Amino acid sequence: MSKTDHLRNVPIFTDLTDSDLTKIASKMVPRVYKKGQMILLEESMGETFFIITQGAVKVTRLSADGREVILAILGESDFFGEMSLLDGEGRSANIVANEDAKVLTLSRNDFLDCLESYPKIAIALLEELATRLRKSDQQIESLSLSDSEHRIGITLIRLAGELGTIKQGHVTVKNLPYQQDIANMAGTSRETVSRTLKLLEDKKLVRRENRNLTIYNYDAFRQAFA
Amino acid sequence: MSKTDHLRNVPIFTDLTDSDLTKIASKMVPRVYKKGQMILLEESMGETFFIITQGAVKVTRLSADGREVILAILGESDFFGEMSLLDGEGRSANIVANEDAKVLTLSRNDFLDCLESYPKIAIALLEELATRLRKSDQQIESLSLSDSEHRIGITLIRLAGELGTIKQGHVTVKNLPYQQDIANMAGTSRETVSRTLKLLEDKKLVRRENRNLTIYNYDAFRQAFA
DNA sequence: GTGATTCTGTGACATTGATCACAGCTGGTT
DNA sequence: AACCAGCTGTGATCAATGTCACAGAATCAC
Repeated sequence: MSKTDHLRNVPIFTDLTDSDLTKIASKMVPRVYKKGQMILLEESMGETFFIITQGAVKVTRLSADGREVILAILGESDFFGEMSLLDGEGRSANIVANEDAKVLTLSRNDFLDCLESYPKIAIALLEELATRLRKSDQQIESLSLSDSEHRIGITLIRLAGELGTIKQGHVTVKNLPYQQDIANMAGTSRETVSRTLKLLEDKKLVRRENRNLTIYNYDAFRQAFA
Repeated sequence: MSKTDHLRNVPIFTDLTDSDLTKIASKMVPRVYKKGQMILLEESMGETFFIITQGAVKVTRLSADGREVILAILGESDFFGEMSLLDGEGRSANIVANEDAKVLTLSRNDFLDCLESYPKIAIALLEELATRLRKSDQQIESLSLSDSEHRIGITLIRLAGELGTIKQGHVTVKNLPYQQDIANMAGTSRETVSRTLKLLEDKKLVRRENRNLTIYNYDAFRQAFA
């Protein structure tokens, strides 16, 4: 697939003409990362905008004592790096390749030029940030109000939305992240995730097989936890 | 103060010329709200953009069983309502006047026109959303990792940033919100806030007098909790 | 295939902080 | 001034869940 083809799938570029896309694509530089490799380090200054063309990355924050919070897992056609380009602050999160990943990068200047030249990109980006803010707000609510079972349920919904495939009402997440990662997304401990997954299985809400998890009735599941 | 004067103080409008400001101001309609009055209801469709010219509002989410999470307290020159204008989803939060408040409102269409006509507004708005997203991420981290003392400390820092005045290294927040509101911001209970405030006072980190709270050494306090 | 590493399940225990209950304040109203 | 509503302080209790410890399973590397 060509660079231009990849860009077409990215929500913030969908409104552009082919020739504009090609122009932007020509400025983008591809890079590849191995699983586990650090892509962006917290605190460093942001100078680059990234679009994922293959694989997945996790967005994390680390506390002083080394514990990790996973803010999001991003996959194909998602983008990152825009935050510190926009407000000029240092980065607020680390990005690590969660599997082998390929990305396209755009320099700070080219990115800001894009925004100036194509107001539609700016507006599409506003939409995207609004959506992310909305998700963050939900996350804050659930961390504030819910018990661990609900938080883990909500985390499974997030994962299903990002990584799952729907088939006649039930969703399967292939290659479920490790329990430790789920714990770091849900703001709980690894052991609690282990016990809760078993509980959800006992309640016949989900099934596990190897590294895959199936939510039997996705709508009902969301109803129950969101 | 005229409408135009108010707009000049709003970050997203600072780059505009006086004549542009006046043009926008002419489309804005003022409204007033009494303390405690609901300004926007969750779930309703967003059709209006608001700028606060006087007073303060709180942005909340309510759980099914009636518990409240306070996502932010906004004051003069802050704005709200943009989220569902941008992504077309229903609102995700309630807005309540926290004190008597005056606002200027802009209709959905006029707001979107602004974005199209003045790319600078769109870019400034992107900055603002990036900043808010950053704060949300910090909030998620602190809810995930910190104990209640730290979460309350961080909440006090937020309040100091939004409502406080600095004087030779110590910050005073006049008219500290009620403990219940602090609890709803920090994701803890009212009683825990009461005990923790006393604890912080015993540690000589803060002082309380009437409804005011002083953080003795703001930098050290942030160091300790952020 | 064998060993090493990493992930997962599970019991026991300790701790945090939510909840309940109620008394004491404070500030606004008549 | 007296009252009332709503805020705050504080003890007692208890459930949820984090932490520790370790065994068993899965996966990886050679």
